[in-house]
Amino acid sequence: MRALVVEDELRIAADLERALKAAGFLVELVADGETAWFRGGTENYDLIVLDLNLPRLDGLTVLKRWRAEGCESPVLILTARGAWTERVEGIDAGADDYLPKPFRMEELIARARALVRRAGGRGNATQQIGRLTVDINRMTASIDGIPVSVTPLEFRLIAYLAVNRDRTVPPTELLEHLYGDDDSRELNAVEAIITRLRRKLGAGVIGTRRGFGYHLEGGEAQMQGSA
Amino acid sequence: MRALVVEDELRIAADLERALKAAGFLVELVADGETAWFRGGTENYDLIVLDLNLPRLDGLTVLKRWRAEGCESPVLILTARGAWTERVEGIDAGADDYLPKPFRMEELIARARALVRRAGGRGNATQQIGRLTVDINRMTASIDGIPVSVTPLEFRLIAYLAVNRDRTVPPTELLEHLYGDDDSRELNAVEAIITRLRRKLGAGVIGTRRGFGYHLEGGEAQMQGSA
DNA sequence: CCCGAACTGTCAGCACTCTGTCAGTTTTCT
DNA sequence: AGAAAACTGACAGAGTGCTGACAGTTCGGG
Repeated sequence: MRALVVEDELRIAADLERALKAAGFLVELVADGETAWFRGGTENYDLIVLDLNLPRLDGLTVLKRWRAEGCESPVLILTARGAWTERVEGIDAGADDYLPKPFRMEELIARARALVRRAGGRGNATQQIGRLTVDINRMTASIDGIPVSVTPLEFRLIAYLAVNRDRTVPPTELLEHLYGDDDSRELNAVEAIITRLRRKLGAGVIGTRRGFGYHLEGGEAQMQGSA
Repeated sequence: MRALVVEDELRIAADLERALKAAGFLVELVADGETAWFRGGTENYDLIVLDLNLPRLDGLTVLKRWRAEGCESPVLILTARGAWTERVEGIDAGADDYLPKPFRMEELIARARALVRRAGGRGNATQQIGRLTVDINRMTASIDGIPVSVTPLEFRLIAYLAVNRDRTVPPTELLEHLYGDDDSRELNAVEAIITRLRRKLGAGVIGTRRGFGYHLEGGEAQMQGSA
């Protein structure tokens, strides 16, 4: 899961980064509205945490522009305490949730997860796809109920496939979601992780549609003949 | 275990701090309602002791706001003697227990411990996780029934893992619960304590999920290959 | 008041795991 | 058959976690 954090207070930004990372997100930090607009409009995030009070370009404006441009990433707004107007305006502008400052990290993480799940169309933290079970909270994967030990990167990949179980995910998209805008990696890196995952999970879990990408068998995305 | 004490009478606050520290808590003091609201809403405590009669912001209001914000820490209220209304209101507002002033420190400690245990989903003062037994009341740990002498900090760590036996706890979270908001410590401090604990408890008690965190073997969180 | 013991954080070095790349192979499609 | 796409085993650099040594602090006893 890839997250963009737009926050100019360094202290809070660092806390957010730490907590989201621990929750399994790939975090990218941005400190001003103009950069935020650019990044959110260009890149593809699973979650955006947006502080409204920003230098250079107001957070609400940024959000409105994103939505106007067709960006559909779930946005979690951070508002100053008791700023009702901000809240209402934020939701008008297309925010999916808001959290008044100060807040507790656990709550932010909980809401972040809820947003990601909702965006994926599923309400549950643990997902069953065929023989595979993925638990986003515990960051574990199991086959037929037997836990499989996966590394952090492997888990990010399998979790992403689980959230997108209803479609085939192109390897370029996986690359982007695993490494963010750090494009120093070859496409083959994804293939390597897939291979390692297959070795651990067994055959018949991750399917390939040549020319399109990967998907989970037992999800709603695989083809007739490709099983 | 991390505790927040909200009390404006200095004398009592000091007594509370001393007693709770002796009982193995990491104590943070706050003297007025507004600060209390902020801290309780932001940080994550295993226990909150709340005096109702506070400057700046009434204790009941603080409690209600915490609950509204999703704070689930167990709260122990201190009320003036015979103030029945306060008691009822407090429980309505989401308090978990109350104690009329004046009270005996022993009683407060006993109730505090009970609350922490209950919050961990278990009513028992002593917990069994695999070969390990942790006794919250007596601050002792044993392996196969044989007592192991642990230092205060070591106990805080093992107790936290015991309460969170169903998941893998990231080292950053341990750092937070061991030292509170004093972030002057390196992550390596946690690793050092883990090493010392392992030397005392023997192998196969504290497990590592590289890249994720630590957990107790025999809890409900460990993986297949990592045993 | 001084001494020693216990406790705890930091440092530095070590070992192991993780992960990206390369190169060579296999599979699939035309 | 040929080309493109995907797979996989091997390798190496980077990163993470572990541990022994050391030093500052605290606390209790003499």
